[in-house]
Amino acid sequence: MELSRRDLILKHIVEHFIKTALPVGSQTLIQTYQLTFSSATIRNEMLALENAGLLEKTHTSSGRIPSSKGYQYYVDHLRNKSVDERIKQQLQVILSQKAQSVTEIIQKSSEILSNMTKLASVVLGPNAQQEKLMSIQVTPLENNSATVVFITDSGYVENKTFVLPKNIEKDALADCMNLINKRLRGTPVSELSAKMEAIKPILEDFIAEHDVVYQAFTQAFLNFAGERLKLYGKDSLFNQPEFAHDGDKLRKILTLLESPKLLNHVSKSSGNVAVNIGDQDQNHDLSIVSSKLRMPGEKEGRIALVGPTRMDYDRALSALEYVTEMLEKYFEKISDKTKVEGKGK
Amino acid sequence: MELSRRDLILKHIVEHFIKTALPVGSQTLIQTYQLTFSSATIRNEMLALENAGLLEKTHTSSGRIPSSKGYQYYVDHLRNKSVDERIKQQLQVILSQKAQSVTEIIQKSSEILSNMTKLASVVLGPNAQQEKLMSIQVTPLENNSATVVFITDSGYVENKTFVLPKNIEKDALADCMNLINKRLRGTPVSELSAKMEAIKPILEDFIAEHDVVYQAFTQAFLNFAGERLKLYGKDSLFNQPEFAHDGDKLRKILTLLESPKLLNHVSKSSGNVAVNIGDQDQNHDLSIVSSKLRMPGEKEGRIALVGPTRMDYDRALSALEYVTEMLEKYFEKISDKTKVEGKGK
DNA sequence: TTTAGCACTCAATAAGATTGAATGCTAAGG
DNA sequence: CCTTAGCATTCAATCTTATTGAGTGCTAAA
Repeated sequence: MELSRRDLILKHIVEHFIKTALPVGSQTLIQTYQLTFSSATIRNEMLALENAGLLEKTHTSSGRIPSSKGYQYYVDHLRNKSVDERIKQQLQVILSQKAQSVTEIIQKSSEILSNMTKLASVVLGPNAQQEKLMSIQVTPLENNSATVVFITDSGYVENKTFVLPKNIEKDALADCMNLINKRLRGTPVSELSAKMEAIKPILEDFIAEHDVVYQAFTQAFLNFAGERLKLYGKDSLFNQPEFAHDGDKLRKILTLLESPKLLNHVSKSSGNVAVNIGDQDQNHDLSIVSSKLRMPGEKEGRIALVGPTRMDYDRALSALEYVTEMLEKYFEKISDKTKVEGKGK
Repeated sequence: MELSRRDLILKHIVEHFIKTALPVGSQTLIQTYQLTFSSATIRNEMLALENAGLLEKTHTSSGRIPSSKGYQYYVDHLRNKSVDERIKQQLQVILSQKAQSVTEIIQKSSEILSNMTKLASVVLGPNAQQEKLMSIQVTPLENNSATVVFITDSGYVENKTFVLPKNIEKDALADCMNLINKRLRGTPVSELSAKMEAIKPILEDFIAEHDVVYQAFTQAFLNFAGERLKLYGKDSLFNQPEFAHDGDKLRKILTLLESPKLLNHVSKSSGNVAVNIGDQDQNHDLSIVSSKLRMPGEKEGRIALVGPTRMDYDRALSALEYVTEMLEKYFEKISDKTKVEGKGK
């Protein structure tokens, strides 16, 4: 489909601004894109686009820059949807490797995304709260301490090392662990703390200093609650000219990236692919592009790319869409295998 | 002991520059510290100090700033050695908590250090290579995958989830794990890969697609090799005026902080307490203050504080010395307990 | 509807002028 | 011999002003 002249101009402006970070004027447009109509015509169109709220000026006599609405329009109607070949290749390499977990695959993909787009990449894992505890194992160590290892049904591992109470009996500890194992195995992560609380009085029968054991466990459970948010390529943002020379802004953004707020922004976005342009609280110059990712076991996560409002949406979106699509296909294949094998047994 | 006038002036200059980050002039000194001698006298002393290589000028008619040598002299002879009460309190709180591992205690202490000094704090754990493997446990998961958990004698946990080969037999896997367990338990981490290589041909007897298992293990072993370097309060550096407004420098430094080079700098320093002032490769404006830390089990680590050359050495060193001293005392207490109990049995 | 032409705006850059905190040096005084 | 008042000098930082050039909007003609 042919673009209308107005859309064409908007497209050029958005793409040029994305490249240069400088306001775009009518002259520049003609020269760089060899347009056939005159600068005055472009100015007229620009005025129209500005009235429609798609463009903005930084000052009276400056060139135009896209507004949030303008970016949105570009994303929805104008972008090219071209996937970088290198991403295809690199993803292929990752997916062909053996002996890796779902988590690892997702994280590696996320790194590729970050590298190729020069944006920060965020992986929001499925909520650990709904996973069930599969295994609790205690290993005594030297120096009178011990390590407990917890594994959930999806293979998420949490561990906690603690110094044993002074006069603990080996047998008592073993009995104690047996009890805990019986009671907690199969419990959803979200209910662990409550169950542990219930067991507490029974513990007292086994161990004099039961408190240490109780605390070691509850503290470990707390870690499950921590968001499963992984961040990659944070440093890419340094190279963005809008942040590089503004230490204050950079700091703000890095802080945001590490704060739970980011989680809200990523997780609240609905739909398969969501684009949040410059409406992050406080941060008008930050955009988040995120995509849902269906994982094996009916789990659901999100992958997101975070960068300046002036990010290459085409590149970012295309890459993100491609990667999530390929991952989902790959996961389906894995699940199929499992099923087939299950029938065969 | 009374300081000589020259030393006094140097001390004032260093401390004033640390506070303000501005070159210090003779007038300023008199006013802020109500010195009794005249500005000309100070200028004379300054000249002497400059000739001795302890002070520098940024340009012909500027005030003086300390040179690396000047800082070093300050650190060695002039600093106050005053420990912030808040650090004492906070450390007390940490040490009185129960059910925590040595690692956790060190990490929490490191966070306190970072918070209180506004510097980045680095913990270099003891070399994992010398630890012995204590336990290998395989837990089958849903979705046809499994998790292996490795625990070393110091309670360091590494884990790896992988998708199982298609037609694997449960029994075969169990036998296989038994074998591996027998062969690898007690092995120093550094020799794991070699031993695994040796076992490889035997694996083939058990499992058709032995490669997946082999790879999963060797990949997990690779993680042991990763430096046990923990970084805290990286963001503190943003607040340092010398970095805040220089995006380029900031980026360089953050990169350095995450790179293995940092490890070299921290680990190569000898002696109990080491101060490396501004001699980091490429980074003349970065200093590292580090201290050895004797841990239980004759292990040895280091804690370091990283910041601009113009850091508050008194604060940093005093805090670091205090914390490591207290930690070592605490660890000794723990070890004593263990010994006493051991005899009692 | 398009566009040439023109007056106007304004950020960015460059060039000069001013300021002020600092220095070094000299000479006088303790 | 050490200290210090006084003075000429230096130079980054700041402010001031001029210049430039890419941009706009508007009008009138094609």
